[in-house]
Amino acid sequence: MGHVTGDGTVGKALSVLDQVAAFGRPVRFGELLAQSSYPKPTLYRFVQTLTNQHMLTYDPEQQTYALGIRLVRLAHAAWEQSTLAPIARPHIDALSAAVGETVHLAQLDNAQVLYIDKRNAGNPVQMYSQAGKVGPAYCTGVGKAMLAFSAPDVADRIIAQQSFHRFTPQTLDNAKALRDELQNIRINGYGFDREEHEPGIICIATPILSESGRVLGALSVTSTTARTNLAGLEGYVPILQDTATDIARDARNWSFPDYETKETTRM
Amino acid sequence: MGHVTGDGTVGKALSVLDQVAAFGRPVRFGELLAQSSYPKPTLYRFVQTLTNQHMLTYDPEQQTYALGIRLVRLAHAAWEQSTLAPIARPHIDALSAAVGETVHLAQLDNAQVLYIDKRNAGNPVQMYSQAGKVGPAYCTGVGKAMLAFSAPDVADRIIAQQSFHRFTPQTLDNAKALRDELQNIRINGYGFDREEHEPGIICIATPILSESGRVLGALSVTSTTARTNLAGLEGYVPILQDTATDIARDARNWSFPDYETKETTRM
DNA sequence: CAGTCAGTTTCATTATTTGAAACTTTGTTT
DNA sequence: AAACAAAGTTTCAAATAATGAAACTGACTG
Repeated sequence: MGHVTGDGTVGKALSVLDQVAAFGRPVRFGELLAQSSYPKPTLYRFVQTLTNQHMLTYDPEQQTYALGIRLVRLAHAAWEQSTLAPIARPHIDALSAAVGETVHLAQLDNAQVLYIDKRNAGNPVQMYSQAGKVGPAYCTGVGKAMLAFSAPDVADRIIAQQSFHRFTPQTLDNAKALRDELQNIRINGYGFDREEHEPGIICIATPILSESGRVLGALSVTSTTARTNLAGLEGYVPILQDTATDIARDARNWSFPDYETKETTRM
Repeated sequence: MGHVTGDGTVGKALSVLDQVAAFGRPVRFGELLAQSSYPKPTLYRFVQTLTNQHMLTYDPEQQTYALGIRLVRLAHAAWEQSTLAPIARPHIDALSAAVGETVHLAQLDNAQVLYIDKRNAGNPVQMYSQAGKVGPAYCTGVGKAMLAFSAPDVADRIIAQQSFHRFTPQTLDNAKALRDELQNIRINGYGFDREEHEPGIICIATPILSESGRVLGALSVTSTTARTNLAGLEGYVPILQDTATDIARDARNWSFPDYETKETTRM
């Protein structure tokens, strides 16, 4: 089920949030109960507590619970504090303008790809809609790019958690095929999505690596087979890699340079 | 401090998230401890648990904690499930295109205004950056519009919680002034922000009301004194109100019409 | 190398969570 | 309208988990 549901009461309560999120719509208490491993009063109290805490909202009319508005507020802070998004923003703007295609910025979350930002060249506005979305690691350009440059033990763990659902005939549907692909990506420094997730959708992706070689995230340019092909996308490699390098540099020169100065005041 | 920190362990742990969010940057354990009302080992275990749960992330290099990536994922679901944003999106697109100014969609969160979506007519992309942000209720157009049409007891409670900081000379800096203003807004059906929050920034706002008159949110068109004036903004009232009505209608025709059909399967 | 400080672990005490059962409320059927 | 059923809520003793004073570790400092 992904998370470590073993951190006492807090962990259990938080797992209810995932449960509600999984429904994708407001849910009744009974629906949660039917799926839950907790007894009725326990689940009931969790839901109450979370509602008090504005992590869930209750609609008295429909008698349903949905994820609460406090999450939106916290996530805004999370997005600014601990993702590459604020740093990457100007670079992605420039990249998107230069290539005239959809650009994605992603990070790894557990064993999944989490999209952090997006620029849609065609129709300008549309963003929150995508930021926050998750996707599979084994059949997206960004996912494979990040996996390829992850530490072997991390990569192994993540690969072991993939479901290898065959979305299209091109999907790499087993660990062996994926590992071979990752080897290629390591050699080239970039990877493709060859309609592996959705028919007609192709992309090229590069990892964003710190100076020490740690994977910070990944960047991709997406297009359709109607508009271009893999060779066409390959032309974007230089600008993609430059953008990735720029983002990594900014991420480094950040990390609070005046930290020492400020905190040395030793209360 | 806003939240009801009294829901046992879960409530206490969640309050740590707000604490981290308030810093607005990665924090060290000691910094949290200095501000915390919890003893060292207690806070330590909260932070550990939250990190295990991916509600916080730990940077071993800097030895800092920041809000975790799981929040971004959950918030995406929250935003789609329990805000007006997905319903309002097409209407806001149209409104923004029609008026050529910045449009905000907001809801009340506790006693604050929470911006749920934004369309920036000038520079097209920029959104997640704003969605999730909070602002004061007593000196924003959307805040006053929502307050004016809230139930008296709710409004009283919210007004009591306002800080009435005087951002500009125009800021309504006491409850009496605010109540008079709300009365006007109730009569007109819309309200202004007369540079009350930021000099040079003006806006016009209308509430989004359900058929039964409940406040669902608010909508505003923002501009600058350099480009227009209050009379100019007033010209947007019809389209603003039409948009608000349209959103309310869609919000109603939604609420899962096939709920009965689907759930009546009576396990 | 003693001293200080930030972070971590221990463990007996204490308070909270837990869940079976009983109860209330709401809506449905006869 | 009474009887019934389903969904949601409360109770309370037992079981468990949270608590925090104190002691410990390790890293940096002078």
